[in-house]
Amino acid sequence: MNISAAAKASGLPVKTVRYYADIGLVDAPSRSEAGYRSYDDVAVRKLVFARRSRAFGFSIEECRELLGLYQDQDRTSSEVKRIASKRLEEIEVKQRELQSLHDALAHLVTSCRGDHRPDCPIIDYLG
Amino acid sequence: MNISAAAKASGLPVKTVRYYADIGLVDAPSRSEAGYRSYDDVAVRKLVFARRSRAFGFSIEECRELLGLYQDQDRTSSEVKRIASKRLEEIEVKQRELQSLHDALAHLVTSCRGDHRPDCPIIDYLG
DNA sequence: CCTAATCTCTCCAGTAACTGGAAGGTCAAG
DNA sequence: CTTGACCTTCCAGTTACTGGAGAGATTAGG
Repeated sequence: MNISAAAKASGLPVKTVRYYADIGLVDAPSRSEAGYRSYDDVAVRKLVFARRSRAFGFSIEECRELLGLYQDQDRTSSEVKRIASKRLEEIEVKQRELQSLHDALAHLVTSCRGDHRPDCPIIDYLG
Repeated sequence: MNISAAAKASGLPVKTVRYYADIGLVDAPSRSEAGYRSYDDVAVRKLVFARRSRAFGFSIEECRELLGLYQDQDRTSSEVKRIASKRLEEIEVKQRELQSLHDALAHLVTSCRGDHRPDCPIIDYLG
């Protein structure tokens, strides 16, 4: 499988597939005689794993850790759960931050008339 | 006012104060004979404005736009409201994304036993 | 007045995770 | 044989700073 097929199969952009091998997130693929990267199903499965993990907001380093656990037959589920729980907490923190941001901005937006006149509570608040 | 006093007064790190002038977000301050940057209250107020706008998640470019409106006596409140509403929508999109992410990950985390055994629904899902 | 500590300056590099583009080699179809 | 799609490497840019080096300025204490 050439890189574009692997990209399609994994759901990642070609550039990203190359990048993930460059930084060692996944193994460097073997090469054809002409130097083309060659992917097999196992490699694609790891790319899919990386994509899904990233979609959950895990950082590259966390993906690296998760991929390590993915490939480790002896890992315990508690190791995985620890990482996922940490990420879940981060999400919850972010949600609270976003909520208060939302409320404050929504308040300003609704209190601004948004007409042709210059007086504006949004600007007043920021300044 | 030297830069550290302006930083303290505005609530921004010294590095950031310098940075904001470097990129032209705020005016370049005048200099002392020795080349030290010198800030007045007006400059500090703009720095505060920038800090608050950033805290609302406005990008530097949006801050630039907002600061322009802040300094423009003739702007209408509708111009400001348009930018703020756009940002508010972005926040709401992000909130929804985060919510579904949260729900999916929370589901996985609760369904994972987190014990010493290797079978783990989180890994199963990602792989 | 000297010295040590604290500020300040500029410039360079690094962060996270890609993304875009240039210059050039390869492959399959017609 | 040529065209077009694909592949390669390498370099640069993105966002919004942040850290640090090396050097000059200022201030407080003795």
